[in-house]
Amino acid sequence: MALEVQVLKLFKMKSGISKSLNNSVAKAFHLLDYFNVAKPEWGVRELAKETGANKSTTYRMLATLESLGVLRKDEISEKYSLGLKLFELGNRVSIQSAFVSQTHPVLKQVAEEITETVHLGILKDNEVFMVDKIESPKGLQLNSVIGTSSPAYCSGLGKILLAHLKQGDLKQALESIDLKTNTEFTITKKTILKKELEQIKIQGYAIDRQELELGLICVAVPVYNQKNQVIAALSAAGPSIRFQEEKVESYVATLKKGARTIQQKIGNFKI
Amino acid sequence: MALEVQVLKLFKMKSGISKSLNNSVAKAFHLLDYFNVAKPEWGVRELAKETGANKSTTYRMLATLESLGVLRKDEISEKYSLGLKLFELGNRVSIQSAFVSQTHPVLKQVAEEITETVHLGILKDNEVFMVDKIESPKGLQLNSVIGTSSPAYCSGLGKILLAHLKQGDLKQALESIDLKTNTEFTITKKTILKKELEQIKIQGYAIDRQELELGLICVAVPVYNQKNQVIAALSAAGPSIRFQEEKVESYVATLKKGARTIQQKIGNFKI
DNA sequence: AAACACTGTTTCATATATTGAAACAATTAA
DNA sequence: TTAATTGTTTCAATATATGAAACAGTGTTT
Repeated sequence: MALEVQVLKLFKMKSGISKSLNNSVAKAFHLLDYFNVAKPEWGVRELAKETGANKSTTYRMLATLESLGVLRKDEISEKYSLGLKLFELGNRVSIQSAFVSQTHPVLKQVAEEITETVHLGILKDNEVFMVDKIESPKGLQLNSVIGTSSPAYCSGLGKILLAHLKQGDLKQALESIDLKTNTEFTITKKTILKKELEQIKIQGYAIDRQELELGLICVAVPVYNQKNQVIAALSAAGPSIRFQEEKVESYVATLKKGARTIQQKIGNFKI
Repeated sequence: MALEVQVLKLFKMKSGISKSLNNSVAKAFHLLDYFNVAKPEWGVRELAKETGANKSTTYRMLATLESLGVLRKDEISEKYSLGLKLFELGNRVSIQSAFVSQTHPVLKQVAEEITETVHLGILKDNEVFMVDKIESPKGLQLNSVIGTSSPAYCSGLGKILLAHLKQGDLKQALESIDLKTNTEFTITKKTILKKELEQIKIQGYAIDRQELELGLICVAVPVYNQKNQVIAALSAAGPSIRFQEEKVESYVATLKKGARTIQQKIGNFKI
């Protein structure tokens, strides 16, 4: 029995995978992971060296993937890169459902710990698009609806997402935003909003204190992918009556833990 | 030797594949092809029945792909669908990362100006491969799907791309094409198609007048890179009821403006 | 011109992984 | 209860993947 095989079996045992998984398929996708932005092209021998696999094996795997259109081979350099088949398959993925299926259990966990309503949102056309929601177990329900958008400047989710935009994108977003007054606490001046966003980016979380709706407070943190790009935001929201200033720290900690769990699950996913 | 294996070997021989390809990997990607827009979710037994494979084999393949994140399993229905891993890999393909991410905003701009559905396509194996699409804001949706291929001889995109092939490549392409009748307007004679392609190359744009589908008209222009190689085509498509002959000029102008913007953005990129 | 260093590719005995019928487990419907 | 679904596991039979070595190119250096 080759060493590699022993290691694989050991890995399977340790990770609790008792199922008999298809080795070749796992190897194929493991190989595809080496084709990234940093190094999108590989030759047979260099890839074999990098992965530690035999060059015959690597050659046949690459040839197989090429014949399927999963990889393509540059005719001149004879190097391989990711092919149109993956583009095709990638376009078929329903990201909404694929993403939520990963994040939903995390939201549930966070909601149980915080015992308030938890939201997951992304920025879409400079508004907050609600991707998923777990209702507070305490009963008091919010009127937020999955699949709808709402203004970004007056919610915790929105502010943390705006705060992490690239400078140019933020400038563009601020220009297109109309700061309507929702409550006496709503931020209605762009200079003030700008300063608050800077502060939010530094402190790593955002609080909405009744800026959208009287009596509603929410705390939000960013969700990163494994490239450390902010791709979503996670928040806990509840009635201001229940809200205690000294709890903010613990809310943020729980939310950040959830955000990290999501980060581990989703890889390099980007909306 | 099982029958299935004999058939596979026969297939390999007939298609001129002498190389020893990895069976399991080929089967895995063959399986993934069953997850399409028409049927995005599959259970173990129904997929086994559809593919003609054994249900144990199918089960293990699906479980393997799920453990890799290539598929995801709905917890309630226990059915499988395409997962985030494929989305991630699809986004790493150079056509996505180096091309579509650049061209998408241009398509959006063109679609807003023309207020019809806009497509971006390339030539792949003598067919039109749909790279990107912006739906018409007018609502009437076309059944085109990103990541799929369709015949080149009966679409605006295809005709403009064929027209700009090198003579030798065009000759080869025309030989391999089968001019099937889709509508009463479809070009079915190669001599006529040849003449039309010459005309199209001279005038700089192509029109498909209900050649693929009754009631569907589209106008297409070539997209050049900075080496002045035609690398893609840009089109506007809509119902023939809305189509006015005198608008062609303005459509072509807007499309060409978009094509030039893309040219500036992408440098010497080649598909 | 010969030797070298670097590619990708093929061979073949052998070790390994995949296969499928059957049995099992767990739900749901009649 | 019976019947008809579903997903899952088992194990011997068998097809398949493996890797060292040889081969076949290409371009570079001696």
